Amino acid sequence: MKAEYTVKENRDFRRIYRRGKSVVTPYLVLYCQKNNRGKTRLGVTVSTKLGKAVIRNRVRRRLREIWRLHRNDMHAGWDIILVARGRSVSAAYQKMDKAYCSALQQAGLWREDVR
RNA sequence: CGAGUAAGCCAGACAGUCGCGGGGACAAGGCGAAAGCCUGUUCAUGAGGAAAGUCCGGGCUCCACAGGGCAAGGAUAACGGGUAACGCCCGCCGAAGGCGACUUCAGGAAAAGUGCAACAGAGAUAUACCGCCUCUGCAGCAUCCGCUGCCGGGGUAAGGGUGGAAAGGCGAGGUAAGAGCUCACCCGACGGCUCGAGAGUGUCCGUCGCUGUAAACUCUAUCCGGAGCAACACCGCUAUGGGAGCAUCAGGUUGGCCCGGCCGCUCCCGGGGUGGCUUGACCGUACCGGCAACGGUGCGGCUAGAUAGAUGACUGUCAAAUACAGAACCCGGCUUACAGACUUGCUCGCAGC
RNA sequence: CGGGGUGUGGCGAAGUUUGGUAUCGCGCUUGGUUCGGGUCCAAGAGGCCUCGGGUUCGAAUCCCGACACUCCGA
Repeated sequence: MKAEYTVKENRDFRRIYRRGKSVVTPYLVLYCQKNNRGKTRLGVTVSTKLGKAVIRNRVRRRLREIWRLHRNDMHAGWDIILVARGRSVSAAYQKMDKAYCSALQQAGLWREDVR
């Protein structure tokens, strides 16, 4: 994953948690804040409470795949943080996909003009 | 055919579309003094048998030494071999379990010493409660021998019951009653002899008859300096960073103490890149040596290297795709988790020839 | 990567050093006191001491392995 599309530093995470908007769904929590770079960046949080390394890796890869496929459907220039919740371990991919799309719409990042 | 036992092996495959990591090749553009960086196309490649737990052993790196002494601590434990090394592996011995194939074992020393053994029991490393035998005295009966009871002294370890354990077992002789006190057989320990490379072994000989516990302290033998890739080295940079505290008769210097040598020390805040980083006690295969673990020689091969951390999504076929589970400096083991599929050797039982 | 700690009735703790009887407080149940409740008094129940092996005559305690929770350092 290219470094310019990722949120890396812990202080960035803490800033977005504190200042950004949040949307809660049964499978994930979405935090977002506008940055001044003109590019969309992603950060993923998967807690050790959800499982061991293999389970956490699978959840993270699915969340990143969902983000990648919908990157052109949203407004650019925002930092997105996705936090996985307990149900996302056993959830089907399509349900998580719908949850992410509805969360984008609630946050006001969905670009209606594309569709 | 059924039941069991031991060992080995695999860990979804194939096709298509989109996407990711590092690597090779290609051609063009942009930035730059240059090295090089960014963008594009294409090619092959990309987690495990345990990658896990971090329980042992090593490589590698730095620190302390390249001085000495003492003390303490930790680990291992039959024997022979393998290995870079090991607490691992192989073989073998002994003990325990199983009809058997086979499995399990921290398996040195209790006669160097200290400790502990509750309850029960008379008594727990030594004993005399009941009992058995005997002697003195007294009393009763008898008044010849003696018998019975009581107090006290002595002998005894056969019988009783307790216990995990009671001083080898059983039979005969022996005796006042008894006792390995003596004898035959059996058991165990030690020494000699036989066989074996050794631990050990035995229809052999001799001596002896000793509670258990060392995963209690301990003794004996062998081994161990410390820390870990966030180690460490280099480049750049704030330019030898800033602040606070303690001390200069002290303190520190890798962990305990003493002597010797050397040196001020501790804490907080701030910080990017490259190397280390994958060719190695490596993998495959053939032959040779060895019961085996393993070793030797020849030929062929290169098989992740990330740095907030690369494998995901969808469709189809195979009866089904579902176990445990994600490299993080690298190897050798151990331990633990685990759906299902396959192969081979051996044992026992039943049936048939 | 390295180093510790804890696990005992429903809850919180002692006992582990030096092996032998599992104890204390709160809570629970029953009875008494009261017109009734609380307080108080008396009696009682509730435990394979996280799990699996081993040593021992005997293990919460000693040894080995696992699991869960938790803390510290780089």
